[in-house]
Amino acid sequence: MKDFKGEVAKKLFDLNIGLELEEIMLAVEIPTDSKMGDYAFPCFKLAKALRKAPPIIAAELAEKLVGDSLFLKVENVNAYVNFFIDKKVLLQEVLSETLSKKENFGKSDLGQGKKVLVEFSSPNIMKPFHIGHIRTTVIGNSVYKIMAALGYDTVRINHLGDYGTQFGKMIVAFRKWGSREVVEKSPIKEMNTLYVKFHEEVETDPSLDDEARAVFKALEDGSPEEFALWKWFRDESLKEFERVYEMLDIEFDSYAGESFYSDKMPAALETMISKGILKDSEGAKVVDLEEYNLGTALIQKKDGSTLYSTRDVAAAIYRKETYDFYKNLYIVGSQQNLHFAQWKKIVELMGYEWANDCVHIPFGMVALSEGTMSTRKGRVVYLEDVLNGAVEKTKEIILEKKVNTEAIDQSAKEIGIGAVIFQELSNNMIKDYVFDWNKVLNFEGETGPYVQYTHARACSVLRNADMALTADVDYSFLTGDSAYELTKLIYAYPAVVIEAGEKYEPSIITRHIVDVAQGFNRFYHDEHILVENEAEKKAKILLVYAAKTTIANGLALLGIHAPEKM
RNA sequence: GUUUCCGUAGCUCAGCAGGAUAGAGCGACCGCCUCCUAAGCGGUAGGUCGGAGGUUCGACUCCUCUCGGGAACACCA
Repeated sequence: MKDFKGEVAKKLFDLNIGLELEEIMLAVEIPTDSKMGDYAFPCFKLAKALRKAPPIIAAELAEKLVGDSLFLKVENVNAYVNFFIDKKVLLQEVLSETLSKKENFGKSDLGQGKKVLVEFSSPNIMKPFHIGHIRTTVIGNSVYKIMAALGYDTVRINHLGDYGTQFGKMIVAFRKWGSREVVEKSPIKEMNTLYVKFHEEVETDPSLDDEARAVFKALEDGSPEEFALWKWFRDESLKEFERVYEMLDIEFDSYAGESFYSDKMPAALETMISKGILKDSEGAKVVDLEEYNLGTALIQKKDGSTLYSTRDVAAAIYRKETYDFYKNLYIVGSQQNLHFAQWKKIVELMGYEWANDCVHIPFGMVALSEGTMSTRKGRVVYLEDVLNGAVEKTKEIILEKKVNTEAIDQSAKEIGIGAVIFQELSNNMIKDYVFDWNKVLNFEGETGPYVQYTHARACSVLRNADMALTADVDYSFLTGDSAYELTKLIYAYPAVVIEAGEKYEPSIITRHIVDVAQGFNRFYHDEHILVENEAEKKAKILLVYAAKTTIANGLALLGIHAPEKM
């Protein structure tokens, strides 16, 4: 597809205005008001060198470019040169491209031959999946899809929280108060109950904590009884998580969690020692990072057992050796900013120059209106309940509207769960937010169902058109405002995917497909599509197809289905 | 206390590596289904972009300070 901005920049560059092509590229912008043109070039920066007032420069440049075949019109307004691309050229470029690329429209091969690891979801396997876990899970899945669309080789890693002192606690609690039957019946619920019980009991009996630490040490040292129990807890929990992942349609390539790295830590510790960064402190081993303003990182406890920082270091090394990654991404909450900063610095101090290819992608917290979520205090909203709630609500709406009721279960699932995912991926991920049922169950406006509805609407038009698609149409039928604006939004889509990939920010795509949906609905409202005139109809359904395809492709990158009917 | 993130309309948020009169959605009010799906479309009301300085031809955007809120800060993950 033609790079119109690039072409504009090149034309300006050829006029020898004293700026490098790159500088011009950065300066060329899209006017706030489309009545000002498709692209604009502000001339303020040229004033000094040319010793002329910016508006005069703009006028002169505009005059030189008038008549160029790429443009319908070039004019100056104050200090700006405004470019109006020949609408038919742009329409043809964009619409023929979408028709030939189809589901590949927006994909590229930027990342060809490069491997990107995406670590996400990574639940603690004894704790229920609550609404707080949805972020890493859904964002991670989308980041993975975006990277894959950009041509990178991807590996999805679920770094399960399946190790640590907590398992010592779990084993102690299970031996004291638990039973196999209850755990098997409802694993996570029971484990959580036992875990909570442990914390209650430890209030009156602090020795339980020491006991738990000792048990974890035994586990880490390879004691068979502890290992068997631990393995069993892990297997039972995983079964439950699989259920949620299936609802969300999410898969992983690796479930190598913390435990996987237990035997890889001694080597990492050795390297730290040989680099002289590991120090003794109060009986424990630490890396002093004060000079980098990162405090002190605890690497090994005084009883010799390890912490998750240690495991993360060992994991990074293992991943570099195994995958030789180009980027190693961690979709983990912003609460862990310090931990990741320390960890990265340690990897760097260990002499690994690839430390900079490890990127922590933080996101904000989810809270409830009553306060931060706390499983122990019963202040928690389970993810499964949210998903089921959204599906139920969708069913009610479908029954109320009496549309497409034959496939109600499938539709309700796609729309309800899509609504939850979409909501999650709507905002900049760094922002904290408060979970609100009303918001999740609102299906109007900038929501997943709105975008899906628009897609279904477009599909319906195409069905009713009953006409083969071709790019060989008379584009002059599509020069109306709403048709042209919609086309420009479609044109921007591939660049939006690239930007989302560079910034690891799925919401950029979410926002854009909302814009495309709005653009389509406006066009749908302003113009009658299935008109008598065959030539006009042929052109219009091509645009409908392009909009539909863009929306579907965008939704796919978010991990959301695009129903053909709803 | 230190570090860090956030602070834009009543509410939830966009705002492209500073640029032309700050944009959506929800909520409120008013319109639009004899016409391709009204989960839709249009209109009205609503903002000194937390505050103060600074850099710049130009600042919501960059810098400094400040106020408010969240988070992290050694034997948990």
